[in-house]
Order: sequence, then structure tokens, then C-alpha cells
Amino acid sequence: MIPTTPDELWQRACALKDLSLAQLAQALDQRLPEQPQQAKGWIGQLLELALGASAGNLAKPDFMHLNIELKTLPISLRGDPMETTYVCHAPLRPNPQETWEQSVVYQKLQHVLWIPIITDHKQAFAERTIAQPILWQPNASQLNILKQDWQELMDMIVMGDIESIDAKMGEYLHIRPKGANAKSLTIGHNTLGMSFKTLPRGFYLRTDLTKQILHTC
DNA sequence: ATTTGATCATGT
DNA sequence: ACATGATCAAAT
Repeated sequence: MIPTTPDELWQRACALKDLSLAQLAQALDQRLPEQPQQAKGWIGQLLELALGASAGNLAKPDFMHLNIELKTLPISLRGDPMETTYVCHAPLRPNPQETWEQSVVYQKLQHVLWIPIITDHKQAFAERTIAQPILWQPNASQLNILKQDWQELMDMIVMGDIESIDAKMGEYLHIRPKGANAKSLTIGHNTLGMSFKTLPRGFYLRTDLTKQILHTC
């Protein structure tokens, strides 16, 4: 079940093109959610199952041995991304010495298998279909912007300035809350070791970047 | 409580 | 219309 090579993963992903969620769920013996709005990660998990992703909820690329991350991406009928894309948890007590190349963001984004899902809210959830997959690696320009965004945001977290970060910062990569709700709090630390309660955060990719990816690959 | 999978829904 | 801030579910 676990793909051995990137090519095997790619072939398997391509074979899913044009399948509806209903068809894929049936093939995998999975039940479609009755309330899709209460099963937000369901499509991503279905694709993990279909393709043999192995990392579970570890902070690692889904296909650890291939260093490839799997991401589903809802797209409109026009082919544009409909949502930002969650990357990973944002550390609130970061190691100030960590470099961009060592970061989980970089590890995950250096190679991504995108599975676009054609999403039309006028049609039934089960009839959403899988579009052509894209195997992407950031180009030099994209990588530079991602690195700058990451460094700017991480510098603020290290300084203990998490509360002054908002989602408007960052050209491609930004930080937003990532918790059960606005009441769930976690502990942040600044560089002096002082701790405080704050919302859990996550890194997300803006649609500006995913739109580029969809239209240039 | 944390991290994964994300999308929902309100405010601008 | 769109992005930001809020939220839902499962695994550990």
C-alpha cells in the first residue's frame, strides 16, 4: 500500500483523476459524512488512505521516506483555490537557533503532491471530483518569499510578540489561529523565558501562491 | 493538551 | 467577494 518511489506515488495519484468522492469512498469502503461541514478534514484523510500516506499526525511529510507532503486543495469551477492551505503548527516556544532549512514548514513545502478537488457548493458533496494532481517543488523565487515570510514571523514569535502577529502579515505564508475555538489556549514563551497564554497558531499558504502553483504546473 | 486533516462563516 | 479569525473531527 505504501508507495516506494515518487513515480509510483505519482502514477497512483494520476489514476484518481476524475473520480468523484462517492466513487473513491466506495472503492475504499469508506462512508461519506452526512454532515460534511462537520467533517472538514475528511477529504484529506480519504486521499491519505487512497495513496498510502504514512506519517499520521506527526510533524513530518506524509510520505516520510519520499519526503513528499500530500495536500488536498478545493478549487472552483474556474480552477482557482477556494481556501488557504494549512501547513503545520506554529511553534510558540521556538528554538531561536532553528534555521529555515531545518523548519517543519520548509521540510513540508520542499515537495508537495497537490490533489485539487473541484468544489461547487451548488452541488452535492459526494459529487465533488478529483482533478489532475500536481507534483510541485517551489522555484527559487517562491522559496525566497516563503523564507522571508517565515523569518519575519519566527523573529516575532521568538521575541514574544505573537500577539502582534495577524493574518495580514506575510506574502505567501501567514499565521492564523489553529485551535478548537477561541477559548482554547496554549502556552507561549519568549526569548527571556517568560510564559503567557495565547491561542494556538498555524502556518497557512495564501491562495496567491496556490493559484500560481495551479496555473503554472 | 497537541498536532494532524482542513473548511466555515463573519467582518471588511 | 474575499481574507481573516473561528471552528469541527480524529489520533495520540
